Amino acid sequence: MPARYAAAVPERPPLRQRKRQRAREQIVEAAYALFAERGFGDVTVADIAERAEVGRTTFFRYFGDKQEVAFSDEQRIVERLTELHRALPPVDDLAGALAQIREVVVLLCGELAADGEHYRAHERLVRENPELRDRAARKFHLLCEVFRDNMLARGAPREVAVLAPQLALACYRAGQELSDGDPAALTGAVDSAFAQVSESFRSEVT
Amino acid sequence: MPARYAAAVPERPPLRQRKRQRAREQIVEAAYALFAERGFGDVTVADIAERAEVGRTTFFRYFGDKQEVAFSDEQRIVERLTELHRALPPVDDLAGALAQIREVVVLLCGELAADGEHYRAHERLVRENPELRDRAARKFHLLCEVFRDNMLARGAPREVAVLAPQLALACYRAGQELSDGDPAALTGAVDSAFAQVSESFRSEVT
DNA sequence: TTCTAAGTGGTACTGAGTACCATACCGAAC
DNA sequence: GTTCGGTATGGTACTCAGTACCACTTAGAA
Repeated sequence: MPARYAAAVPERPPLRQRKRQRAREQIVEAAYALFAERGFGDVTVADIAERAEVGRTTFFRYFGDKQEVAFSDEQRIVERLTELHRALPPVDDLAGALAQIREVVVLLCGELAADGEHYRAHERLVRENPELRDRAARKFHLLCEVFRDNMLARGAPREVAVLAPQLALACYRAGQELSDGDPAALTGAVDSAFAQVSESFRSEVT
Repeated sequence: MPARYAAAVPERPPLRQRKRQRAREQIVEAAYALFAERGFGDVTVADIAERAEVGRTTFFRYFGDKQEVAFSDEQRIVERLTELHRALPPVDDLAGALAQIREVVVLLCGELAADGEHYRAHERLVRENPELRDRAARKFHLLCEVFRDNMLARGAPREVAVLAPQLALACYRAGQELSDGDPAALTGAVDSAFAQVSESFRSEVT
């Protein structure tokens, strides 16, 4: 293929970038393998670097710390959720806002369950390591802030923009716990948690 | 006072225990002072130990890690909440369960606000340090588990026992965020978050 | 007074995370 | 193809959190 056509082929990022991508994957793979073998606590960053065939220094260029490697595709997920949420029309009442986030979250649960093996490994890792549970919580709260800011930008009242994402998180966590780490059961459990919230209070007669 | 009356005076714990209590307080005080001066990240455990006039080793005998010292009275709070919650009659519907936790949490918010200065310092510390935010999240989730187990032990259905505490946590966090670290506003904000949840869905006409 | 268990502080270690440096290599421009 | 600039790499050396182990002190009971 003549060189002047090269620019017309978008499906070939420069070598630099491909190498970076490759190194990243190697590190993640190495880390997950070692974590599965020995548990998070008994694996050192040096171990991971060695198996991934990179220097210890390089590990920290790709991941801010040891925990971060266990959340390798969290950023992708956040971006996906943000995008989905932004696509929906603005609302300014609590029930409506929650219904919207419900849609988005349930959709994503399905996607997560698609890569069931990875989901299972990740969940197990997080469930068994307090430090990773903490970090997972941070990720979730970051996500809440994204939803909140998105809603605020669309003129939702502050109380709603703050509360709705937190409630959604509660439903997700409950669903996650109730599904016991089974990716196939996740979507259903989460959706039913959302349903419970809406229905419980609607039918309440005081 | 003759020795044989000593046992009849309950208001005097043995010296050992008093010393322990004292050392603990010294460490907490030293830590909070240093954190306020230089920020959590720029204070080493050695610094804290030195100012508290104990050995570095001793610090770790009182607190499992550096973060823990920032949550010095968390255990007391958990015990208090547990006790309050246990005193209430069993319920097995979501709305009822949430109303119960609401009572308990709102009550405690009042108590927290009472020691306003400490609350402010603690909140600020946590808000400004991601590592402490993570740890705070862990504490909250531990608390959720306490509520959950308490409800399960009283025969509540699992979905309710799991979901209700998570929703309550959502309300608390929302209230906390909306009150902007002001202890005086905390109780009101949290209570109104709970109210929103109940009312939003009750009045919903689909 | 004596004995035991609890508490203390010191030393020495591992491992996470950072700063810095010299080297290697991609990619573009000549 | 050669050269050149910026980027990625891996190594060394450091700080600090956290742990294990030690000898020493001291509260409190016998």
